Amino acid sequence: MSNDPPLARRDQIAARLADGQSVSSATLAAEFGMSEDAIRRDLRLLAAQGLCRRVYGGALPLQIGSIPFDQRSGEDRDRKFALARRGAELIEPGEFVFLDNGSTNLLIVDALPDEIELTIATNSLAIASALARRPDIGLLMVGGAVDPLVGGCVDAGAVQAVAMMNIDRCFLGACSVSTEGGVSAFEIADATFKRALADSSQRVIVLATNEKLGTSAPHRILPTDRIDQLVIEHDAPDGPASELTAHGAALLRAAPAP
Amino acid sequence: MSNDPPLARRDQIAARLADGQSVSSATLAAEFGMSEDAIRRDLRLLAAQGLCRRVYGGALPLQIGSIPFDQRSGEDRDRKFALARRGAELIEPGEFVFLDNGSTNLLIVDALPDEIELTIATNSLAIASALARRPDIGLLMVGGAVDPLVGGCVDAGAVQAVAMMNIDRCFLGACSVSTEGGVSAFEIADATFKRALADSSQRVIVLATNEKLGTSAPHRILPTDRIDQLVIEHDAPDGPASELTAHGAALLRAAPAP
DNA sequence: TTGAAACGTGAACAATCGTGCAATATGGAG
DNA sequence: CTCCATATTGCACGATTGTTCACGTTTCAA
Repeated sequence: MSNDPPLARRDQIAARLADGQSVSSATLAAEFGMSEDAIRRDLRLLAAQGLCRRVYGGALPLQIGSIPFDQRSGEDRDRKFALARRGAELIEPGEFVFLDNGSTNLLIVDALPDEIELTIATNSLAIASALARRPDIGLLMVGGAVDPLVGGCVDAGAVQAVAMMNIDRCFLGACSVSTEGGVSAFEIADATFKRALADSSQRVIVLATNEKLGTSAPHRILPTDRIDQLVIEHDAPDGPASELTAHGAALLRAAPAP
Repeated sequence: MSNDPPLARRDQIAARLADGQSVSSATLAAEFGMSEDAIRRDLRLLAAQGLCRRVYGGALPLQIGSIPFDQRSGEDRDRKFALARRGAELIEPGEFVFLDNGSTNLLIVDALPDEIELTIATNSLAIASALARRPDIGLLMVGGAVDPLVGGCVDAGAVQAVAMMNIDRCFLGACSVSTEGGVSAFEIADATFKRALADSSQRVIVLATNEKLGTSAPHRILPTDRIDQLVIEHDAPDGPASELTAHGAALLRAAPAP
């Protein structure tokens, strides 16, 4: 029982910090049965390693540099996270899931429940990086030339790679969704990739924020009736929504952000 | 109990570690009826095999969740950065460079001068993420199943992908470097990949910190004379260093950290 | 402004570490 | 069977690291 080496403490503190929790010297001292001096020295050491920020009374996790893309936008993030959570609920244990490029899809990673036992493939560097710390999830990276605008691989090699996959459920990153334009993207290579991805997938899910709804981008990927589940925000405008329903799309409203 | 051969004890300890438990030297010594010295030796051995992480008072299981890259940002970082800077100086504009997995190689990204106009390929998610922000560098991601211990792709697909590349200069991530053991790695898949990588490369560079020098890991990648440039720390011990030179390795000492 | 709590530093002390050495198995070759 | 190489162990030593305590300083809040 007392199998913990004395310095496991330091790692436990680091783990909490990495998890986003803030810690106080007094609490930790009581918890580990050490003097506050020892704890303070630990915190100072961790701070020196850049793992936390030292404050009066304890330490705060510091997470500024670790977010690669536009995840830091506050309000946007909450709205997108609501979509991501609704999308994550659709996933069933044991499935082979593909997460396409996109900031909303990136948030699905955070929305996945613990220990879900999945295999996930992606062509997005940000998504793969976020998934790499999940031991319960098998991760498959689709390689190729990295498109700097997209932040992932969408070249011919990537298309070929997804063509060989039997995907249960793919989350297609859409730039725009409308009845006339279907699901569309800004870049042609990106669109080509997404088309191949949808062709390899049993079920296609699209998470669409309000500003994507009812707009068109240059390159068409799919007609809307090829979407198996289109997840929209709780306050999505009724106009485009009912129009999409009329064209055979299965709409799903996300719960409002808490 | 005390009838067990030493190997059985090591296996038992390794099993606990693999199960996620942390162990303390004192407890284990009492439990097996051995002196702490013997236990410490076991732990040191297991740590050298990459099965656990040694801490003051015992050992911790090395978890997949604890990303090795973020955490190595302390004093280690400065020493590794000195190596990385020396390595980056070897790169010439216009080259096709491969950065293999490894925390030291990750720091090469930070050490690259601005607007250098390179094409870089990598199989490491961390390195690719770091490179994605550099508009002056063309980025090629080698895909495949992501090995959670390695943090990158080293499967058959990745081997096949590098076999098709004509690489000018590759930075091989080494777990150990010694005259008898050559360049070696902890995992067999990782070693196989690195071997294929070296075969596709004109020049092979290895950055070796002091603790890697003179040690051996289970899976051999290359003899040391296949290394074109072996970069070591400014204060690398002379024993292993001169021995390596005698075996045909081209040594290069990094400048001390400022 | 003032008091209490938290802080950093340095010294004393305890635990742990690594290494060299000698003693004791174990196992194969002659 | 003997001999030798190898592996493993316990012990002693100096070196390193962690812990606590004491003391003076800084920070926070009233």
